[in-house]
Amino acid sequence: MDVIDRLARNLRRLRQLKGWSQEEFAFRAEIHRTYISDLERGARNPTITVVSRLATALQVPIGDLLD
Amino acid sequence: MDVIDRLARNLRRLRQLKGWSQEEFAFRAEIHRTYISDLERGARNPTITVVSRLATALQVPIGDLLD
DNA sequence: TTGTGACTTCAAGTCCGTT
DNA sequence: CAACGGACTTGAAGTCACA
Repeated sequence: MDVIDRLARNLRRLRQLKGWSQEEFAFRAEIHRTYISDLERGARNPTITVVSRLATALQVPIGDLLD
Repeated sequence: MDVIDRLARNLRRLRQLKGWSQEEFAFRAEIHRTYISDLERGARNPTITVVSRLATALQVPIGDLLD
């Protein structure tokens, strides 16, 4: 499993753990809702600045999303 | 300090720890020589697939480069 | 509430070189 | 050996309408 799929699974898992919809997550991370959808399906290859915003919104270290 | 600067410092530190030139690092990570130079100077915002290749070459978890 | 195709803008990433 | 510039191609960022 590559890093894009690991990110996808971690995002969905951690978001649901918070009880957030994709829309609420998107708002908190300041990222478009449909982009979150793409990321959770492993359909994008984001830059580290995007991943950093996601990690901040989820309140986890970046490594928790990618390792 | 943002994630790009943290990556820059970690890359240079870990590469030098291995005793590699930028060119040798580039070869091992299958990334262009000039791009490594850019990354170590914090001048680029790489995708996670690139960071993954860098981490693999350095034999460290991705989190060690970004957290 | 989420998935998806389509789209534009701009940066990621490569390759040539010189300092 | 590393910094840096210019020119280039590819692909990410960001958004929308609609299923």
